[in-house]
Amino acid sequence: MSNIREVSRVAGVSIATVSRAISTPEKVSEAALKKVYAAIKEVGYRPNMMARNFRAIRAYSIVVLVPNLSNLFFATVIRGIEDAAQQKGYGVLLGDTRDSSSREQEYTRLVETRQADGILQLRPHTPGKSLEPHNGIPMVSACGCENTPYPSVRIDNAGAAREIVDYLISQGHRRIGVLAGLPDNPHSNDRLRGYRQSLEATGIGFDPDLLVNGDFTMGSGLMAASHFARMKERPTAIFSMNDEMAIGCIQGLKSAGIRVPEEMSITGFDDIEFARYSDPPLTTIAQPAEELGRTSFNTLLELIEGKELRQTETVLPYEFVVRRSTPAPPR
Amino acid sequence: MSNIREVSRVAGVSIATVSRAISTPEKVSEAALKKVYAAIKEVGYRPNMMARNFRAIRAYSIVVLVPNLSNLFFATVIRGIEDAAQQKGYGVLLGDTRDSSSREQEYTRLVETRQADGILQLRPHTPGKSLEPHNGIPMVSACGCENTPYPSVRIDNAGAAREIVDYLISQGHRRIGVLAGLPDNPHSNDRLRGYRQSLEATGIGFDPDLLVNGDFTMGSGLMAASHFARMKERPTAIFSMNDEMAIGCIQGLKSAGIRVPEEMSITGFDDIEFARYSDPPLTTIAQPAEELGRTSFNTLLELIEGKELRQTETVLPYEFVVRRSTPAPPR
DNA sequence: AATTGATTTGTAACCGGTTACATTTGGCCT
DNA sequence: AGGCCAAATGTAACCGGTTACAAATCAATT
Repeated sequence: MSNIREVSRVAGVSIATVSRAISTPEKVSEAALKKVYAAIKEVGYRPNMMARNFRAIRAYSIVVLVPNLSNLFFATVIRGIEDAAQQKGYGVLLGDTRDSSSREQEYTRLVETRQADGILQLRPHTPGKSLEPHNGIPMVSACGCENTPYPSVRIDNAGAAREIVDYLISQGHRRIGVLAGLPDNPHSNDRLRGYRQSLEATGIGFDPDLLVNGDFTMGSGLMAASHFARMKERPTAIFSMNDEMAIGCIQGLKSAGIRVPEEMSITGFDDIEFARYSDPPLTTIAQPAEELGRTSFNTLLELIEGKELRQTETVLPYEFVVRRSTPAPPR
Repeated sequence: MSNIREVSRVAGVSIATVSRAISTPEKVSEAALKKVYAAIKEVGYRPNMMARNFRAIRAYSIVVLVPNLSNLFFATVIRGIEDAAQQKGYGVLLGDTRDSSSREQEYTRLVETRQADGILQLRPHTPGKSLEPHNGIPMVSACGCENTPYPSVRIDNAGAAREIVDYLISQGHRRIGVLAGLPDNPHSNDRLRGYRQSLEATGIGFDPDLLVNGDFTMGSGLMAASHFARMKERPTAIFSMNDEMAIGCIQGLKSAGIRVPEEMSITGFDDIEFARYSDPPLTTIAQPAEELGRTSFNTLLELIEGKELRQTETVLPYEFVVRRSTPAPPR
């Protein structure tokens, strides 16, 4: 394997000149540059980045902690992260934690041992349960929630939920079920707050019987459907806290003989691609997933480079998308 | 930041002893071990892996080239890769190429510059167009096709396609459309061969009018649907080469007023999670996605470690899953 | 007590770059 | 020609580990 010394030997200059020819060519004479470039070509030299990074005390890579890579929303956020990272010359190390905090711990070690410069956390922050940045490890929450104790990028989850429920009410719905995440999930809590705000503002009020907890998977949506289907006083609409659960729920409702959306409206959250292709296509909240990824990477980069953050919380705009899953209630 | 020299100073031993205490404790006396461990704790020492890897001339990470991370099948393969990699102490660097070969080239540089030890390629190999391993760069195809000129892990795509079409024929279908990938896509070609083999073996024969090319996205499935819907002599079943296109196609057919599956059977390929939740749920081929990922990582690791490969091509079993999208044709 | 071999420990070179500092080269002016 | 300053170049230290080799220590044996 060729190294800088071999290049210097072939070119007949010192290693310092070779190094400068590569990183600061303006400090090297024309003649030397020519010799160096020719030698690089001749020996097929490729600089050893491990050596360079080691010297620079910078790994030029970050870790992204994702609870589940098969979740399309997360996958899309990661695309954004990756896009921004590549532009800045950073690598993205994947940390699929499978919702295990011991795995999260494992990946944190990559930063402590200098294999990565910072962490992007895709799991929203749960006080007391989640990893917090320690020892000055740069860390940013990429699709965060309210009250995250470190820099985060997010949308206004409560506001989006309110907008959805407001819309359902404006369509004439009065009994609106909610398919939430697990009770300690922060996204779930933020969105639940929006749901309650909307109901309370219009005087309908919150009815705990209409709340079902899932876990953001299609399977849990399916289970929730049978609960809703069996209720004596069934809702006419369901606000699901993500698209996957909504899709699972639709299937469950249909197989219970309930027509969707005629007898039951349903909304999602995230606007994954499948939301457009479900039957019926979902009314949902389009999160700027790639943008969340890009912005959070850039925020992390500022942290890594030791800059002062202008703001510790960035709230990006979402979009409310109306499709065919939310007509007026029957009769 | 504490380093090994500081630990050695605090422990009152040499740096060599500290290094040995960490990597080969059996070569160090009890007394020294105790002193070293105490010192490590005292100064909060974490070894600098960049330095270690640099010395070892091993990055302990690999790059995975994925055409599109938002493709659920790929995402699942990557989960398998990541799982196996973590067990072996390797990091996984993400290379979302967005189907651009210049980006692929970019990521290959990571290996040439020693930031990674090898490449896992998720895009199947197209002769003349695809990256081939050069300069002895370790590379494995993780969900390969036939005739890949470097080690690959795959399923029997042609056989799986044959099995699907055989099943449709056994259900009584005679006109079976095929929703393929782009003409130069190797998966598409392998599966098309199976489709033709099945039709020819049963004497039905191949009818080019029944072939529509898509690009494995739901959008292209939607477009294909309008083509099938407008045909004067419409097929009674469609073999789609992945689940996404099938799901898009179903939506297109329905909105053209064709009942699915009563008037039109449809099958998918891959068995992504959504296949179970589409309406109707898809008959499809379950690829062992995570296993493809794990096996290909382990193969790559052997290559990296310079072992002789026992086999250059590994074919894993698939599973044929019958769901409700493929009843007998009408009448 | 001296000899021997095994075990433990320390010194220093090395991996491949970057860069501070010293030295050489070169152009320009008097 | 000599002096001066800027530009170009070279030498060597450094980043933080690992490890070959030499040296020191120790236990066992004569």
